[in-house]
Amino acid sequence: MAGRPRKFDIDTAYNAALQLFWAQGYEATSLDQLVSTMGLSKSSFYQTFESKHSLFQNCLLHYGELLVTDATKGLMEASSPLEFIHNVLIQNAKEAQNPDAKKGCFIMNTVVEFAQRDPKISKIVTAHLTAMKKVFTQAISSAQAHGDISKDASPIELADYLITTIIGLKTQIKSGASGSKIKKIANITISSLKSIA
Amino acid sequence: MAGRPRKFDIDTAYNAALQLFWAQGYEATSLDQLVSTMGLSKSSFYQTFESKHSLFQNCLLHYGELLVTDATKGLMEASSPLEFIHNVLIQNAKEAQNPDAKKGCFIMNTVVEFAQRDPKISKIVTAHLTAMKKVFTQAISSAQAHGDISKDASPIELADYLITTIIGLKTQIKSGASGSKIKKIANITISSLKSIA
DNA sequence: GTAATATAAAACCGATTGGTCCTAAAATCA
DNA sequence: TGATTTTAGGACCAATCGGTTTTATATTAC
Repeated sequence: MAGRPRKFDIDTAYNAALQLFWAQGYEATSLDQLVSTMGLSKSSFYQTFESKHSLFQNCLLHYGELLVTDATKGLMEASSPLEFIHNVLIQNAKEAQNPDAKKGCFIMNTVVEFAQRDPKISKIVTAHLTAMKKVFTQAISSAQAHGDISKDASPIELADYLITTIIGLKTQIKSGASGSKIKKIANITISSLKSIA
Repeated sequence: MAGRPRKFDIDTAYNAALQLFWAQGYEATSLDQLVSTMGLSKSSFYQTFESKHSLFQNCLLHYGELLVTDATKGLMEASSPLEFIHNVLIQNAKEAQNPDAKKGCFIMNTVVEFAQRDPKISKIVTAHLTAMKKVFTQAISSAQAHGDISKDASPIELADYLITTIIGLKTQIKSGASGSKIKKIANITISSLKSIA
């Protein structure tokens, strides 16, 4: 089990790849660009990460898990379930102001690029969408119990609605929408949840 | 001005290219696939359409113009401005049921693939987004004058909100969401517009 | 019929793609 | 130190990319 230790940090390399794929997509990111940004050689790349496609899958997996973990934690730590939803929406306004963060949602970017073309990727995407919907459904149910949202509306349907607007927001950010514009849309969404029948 | 007449129909070829680009994006659509689907030879392709990139631009341009024209006509012909908004939203539910129509929004697909990488394409995209926003702002203003939406809310902000949810809906459709799910989200969006402060 | 013109098919092009392999250097363990 | 192991660099690969050119055929106007 001896041998020369690797010169690059594997987690750092993973993260660099994720950022690239996230910003540019799969096809538009070349192997040369990957290895140069990740700071390793082509041979080390293939020895460590198997292939471009496999690396992409793992990045997507890791991103999605992080997303769900963060959301779950955010829901637990927020002062109220509605406050959590508010935080998630307003967070987008901050993203819109940071040029490095205007990459949209990696999951949905991947949907646009790969939908119905790559079963493996589709499976990962669907799993993450389902997991995120669970968190938001929980958040809305709690907000209803907390008295912030009408109990007459279906939590599942409201979660779908909420996720839809978040997807729209992320895409708007990627298209260059300003932070103030995103903030206004986010606020409208919040008040719509509060005033729903 | 004599010469052998072309064997393919130029509009049909254009439309076939649009459908391909719309469904698969730019990079994922190869020249071989294009010429085979469009029903012409490579040499005819370059003689008629100049280049892949130029064809893509023209497809995007044509799609965007059609979008704006249809929306403008839809607004004029609807029994009320709110009815028009309702129609646009519900139309998505029908798209979700037709496998050939689950391609998302060509404009926003292009944003995801090309954002900040191709100035020419970005310019086209921005122009179409602006034009569509104009139509929806007009629709909301009219709906306010018509008494269907509160006059307290800004038409421009509501238009941004509405466009955001439509973008989200189209992406959800591309990700495989069912027609009934889309319909429910559309209905929530409508009632949110009606009950906004 | 002939000249002119515009077509379509296919050979061809350099560049780039993702991926493999060979070689040498570097680090560990004994 | 020497044997072993695993790295990194770069030559190398076939396939595909978008695009050009050549050649031959079909059609028109005269």
